[in-house]
Amino acid sequence: MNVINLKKQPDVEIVKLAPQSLITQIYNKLKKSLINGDLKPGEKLKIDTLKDKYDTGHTPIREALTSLVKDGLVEKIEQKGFVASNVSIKHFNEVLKTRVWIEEIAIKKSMENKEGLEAWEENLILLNHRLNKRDWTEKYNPENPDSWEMIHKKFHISLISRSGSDYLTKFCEQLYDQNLRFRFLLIKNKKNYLKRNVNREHQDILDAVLARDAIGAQKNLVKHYNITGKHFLDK
Amino acid sequence: MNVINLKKQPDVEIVKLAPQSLITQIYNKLKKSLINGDLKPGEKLKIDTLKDKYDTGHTPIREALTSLVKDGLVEKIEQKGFVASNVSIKHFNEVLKTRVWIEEIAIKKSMENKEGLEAWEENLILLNHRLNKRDWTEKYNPENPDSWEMIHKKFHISLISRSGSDYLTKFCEQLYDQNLRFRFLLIKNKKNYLKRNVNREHQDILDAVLARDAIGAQKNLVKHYNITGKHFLDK
DNA sequence: TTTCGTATTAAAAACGATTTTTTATATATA
DNA sequence: TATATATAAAAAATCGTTTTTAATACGAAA
Repeated sequence: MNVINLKKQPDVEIVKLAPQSLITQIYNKLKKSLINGDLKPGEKLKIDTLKDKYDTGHTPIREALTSLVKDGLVEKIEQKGFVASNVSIKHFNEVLKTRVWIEEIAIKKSMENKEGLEAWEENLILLNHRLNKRDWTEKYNPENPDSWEMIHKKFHISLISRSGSDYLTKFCEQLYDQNLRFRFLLIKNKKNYLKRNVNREHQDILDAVLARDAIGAQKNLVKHYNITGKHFLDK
Repeated sequence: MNVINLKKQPDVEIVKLAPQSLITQIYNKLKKSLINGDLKPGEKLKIDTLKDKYDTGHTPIREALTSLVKDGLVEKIEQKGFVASNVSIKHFNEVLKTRVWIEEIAIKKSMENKEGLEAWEENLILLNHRLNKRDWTEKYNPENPDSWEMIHKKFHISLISRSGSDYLTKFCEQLYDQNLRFRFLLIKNKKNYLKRNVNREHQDILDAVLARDAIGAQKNLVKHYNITGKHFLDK
């Protein structure tokens, strides 16, 4: 009997949203601005300026910047302050090859992991479906978990998240964000880029996953990443 | 003619040592204490207590802790403060397998990278020689770059640092430190552990590297890591 | 004209006392 | 027993100030 359980359900589901510290809020805002280019690569990030801009004290600013340094989005120069990390094709290529090396392993291990395999597959089907339904050219807005970019991230992180190593997953997430930034800042020929058939690419990865074909999944995932890479070459 | 250059050389080489901010100093001190166990896993890291202990304000303490969170040595619980990360065999195994996956690639790529290959090999020979000459049971002291533990770290990081991805190298470094902490905190039967022939293990890795045998180098590196792993099993 | 030292300025780094907010606890009430 | 409520403790953050460091400008000497 689940009468008791039903009784306990409140009329409106009260989601106790985790209280976010100012630090976290500002971390997220700065991260967004760094990724979408509102804060330009190489730009000086003065504590005082940011303090005024976000209307806080120096504590949250300094701490958010410190976190972002470890994410590789900000550089700290001892006694000289913080600067938005520079971007270059060279850096992009480094991220690209690192992702290929690591995610090849991670997707393989994720598929070999039998625990909750079916639920994982089903979730990937759902995420892919949602991606197909959305416009992938929409504006980047990390606050909206239902946006294309956020579902895209979920899809890719989910693909590699069952390796059995949370360290690896976190590292992939960092590289994902780096790559996203490069995508926004370095791709000049947007028109050409948008001709790309991303839905097909995702479908190919998913199909191989569902066929339990690890080699195929690796191949299609790498192909997906390399297609992005090609768009960094042309002006 | 290099007379001019010679003239410019001062009698005593003045090494302009990078002025370290208090943040960096305290970061290093806290890191050391977390790795060697002076700060126990699970221990509450109160800002006020640490402030008094290190005789500073809250700024350097909070920032150092924020960095250590990203290193995985400290956990931050929103609105509840900082705690020294917990350790467990499970965590160790996660780090172990992650290192194996990643360093297998990294050492292979390092060996394939022809640029400065010979200088790299020579440096590894030197580092290995120094390791042989030192007592590997000596106390952990990261302030001394000439100590066994520090040379050991240099040897291992050097082995994998030529992959062409600084992101990868940094990740390996983080995992190295995690592993070091586990080694200090989780290995109970030290007597048994010390019977291990580390010098032989390093020599085997080095020999394969010098023979330009990538497969052998991978095999011996993994073997080295797995031997450490075995010592986490017995009480 | 170049080089070097010095003064000035600006910003980073850090302090410390204080306020606000949140969590943990202890106590009392239904 | 469960649920409020009051209290205490600590985290989070503010803000004005001080110390330290780096960047710049300027002028004197080689």
